[in-house]
Amino acid sequence: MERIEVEPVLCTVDVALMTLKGDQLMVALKRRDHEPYPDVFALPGGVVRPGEDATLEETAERVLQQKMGIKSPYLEQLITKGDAVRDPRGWSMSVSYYALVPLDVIEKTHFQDIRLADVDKKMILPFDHMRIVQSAVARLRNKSQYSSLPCHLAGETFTLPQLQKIYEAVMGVARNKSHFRKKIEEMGMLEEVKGQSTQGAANRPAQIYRLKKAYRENLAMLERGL
Amino acid sequence: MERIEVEPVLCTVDVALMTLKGDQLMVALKRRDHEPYPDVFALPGGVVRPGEDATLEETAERVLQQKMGIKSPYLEQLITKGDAVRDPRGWSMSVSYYALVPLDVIEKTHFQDIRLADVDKKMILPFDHMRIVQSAVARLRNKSQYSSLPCHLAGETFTLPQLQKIYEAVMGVARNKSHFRKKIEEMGMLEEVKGQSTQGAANRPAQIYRLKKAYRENLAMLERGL
DNA sequence: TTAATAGTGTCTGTTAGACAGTATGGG
DNA sequence: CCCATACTGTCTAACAGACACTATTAA
Repeated sequence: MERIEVEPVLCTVDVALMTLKGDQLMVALKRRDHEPYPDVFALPGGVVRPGEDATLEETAERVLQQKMGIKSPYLEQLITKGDAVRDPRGWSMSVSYYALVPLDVIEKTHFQDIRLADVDKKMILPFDHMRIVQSAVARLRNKSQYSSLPCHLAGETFTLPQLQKIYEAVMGVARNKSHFRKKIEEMGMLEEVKGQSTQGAANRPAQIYRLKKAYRENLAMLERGL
Repeated sequence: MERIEVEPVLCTVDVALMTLKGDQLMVALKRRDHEPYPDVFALPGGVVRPGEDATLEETAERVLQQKMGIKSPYLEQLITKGDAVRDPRGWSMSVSYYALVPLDVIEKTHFQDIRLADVDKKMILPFDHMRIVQSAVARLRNKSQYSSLPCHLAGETFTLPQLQKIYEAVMGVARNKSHFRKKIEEMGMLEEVKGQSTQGAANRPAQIYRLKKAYRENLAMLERGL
């Protein structure tokens, strides 16, 4: 450990991990295991470790992994806040990220003290985590209008009706079916999973799709929105 | 000065100050006056001073003021990068901002060693400043499609033909005149400066407008783009 | 066959944009 | 008068979205 002579700035990373439960957007919270705010549910966060993390993104990935045992294919930086009051320990900077995963990724983890909170219901969170959640939701809803972002809330394969329900749940408004399909086609991010179809239901089976490889970690964009 | 025992992270802020010179988008560079890269032209930047800056935004404002003598009404955070290699002094974080001002604000400053560089021409910049410039230009061009952002490149008052030329210069494509005016009207961010008009030219004078107070530091948005 | 949902097509109102026409200044 | 540029209106093509029609499965 090196000693440096600077005014101290605490550098932390916080992650808003979101998922869809039914048609409700949820954010994953973790019970804190140390000061400040021990035992309080909060966004998973941690201090940047220069010796361990090659980049800030790696800090965010390590936080998700160590606090929740989750690896998210999609992780995007939100905003950085820094001031003297947001952390009781003193002047601090928080670089916030958001991530999207299908519900089962969160349900499968064996990590304890994790819970999901409805982003549209009131909750009390420590630090400025409430503002981060609101930013994450706003960013997600906005980008959903013109990108493939909500696909990361679906599983590896899905049908177009399922995908439309996901878009509608995220944005909170119904979309026109044929128009929605034209727009998805226009983005060109999906490939058919040939031969397969949903089965067992008393109706016509749906074609199954998955994201093309090029769009697993990048977004497809529309010139004009949905 | 307090001594702390943490692995050191150097926290810095860099600002991409942009303006229009004719129809060319320029970024303001300042000759560095200390290590590393002394005498090299770079984005104005500085280290966060917890004792002096109440927030990160204040650091950005202080940097613009102290390096260039400029105060910008519009200042927006771009992105934060942190890794072990971008600064030769070690693991560092750079929070980047971009700002927009009319050309005369930069020309009026008496600060030395400032120059404007065409953002579309090749330039060599230290650290990862080239990436920051590219992000700033991309963000500006993108937001120009659906917001009042380019208004901050105009002076306090301007005519609609002038404003259209600014939008076209920023985005690099011509816009339809009557449609452009409908969209500007739709944003509702302008108010007429009554009685005044451009004069002296051998043609019909144009109505002069200015930004409504509510939009001097905030953006007006369009549901659909221009 | 019916019920249920998938997928496609048709039609209509709205919007983007080309272009022309009118307005208003100076010379 | 003419010229130049500001401003407005008209027309067309493209698009968003409502709605209905066809397709395909299980029972």
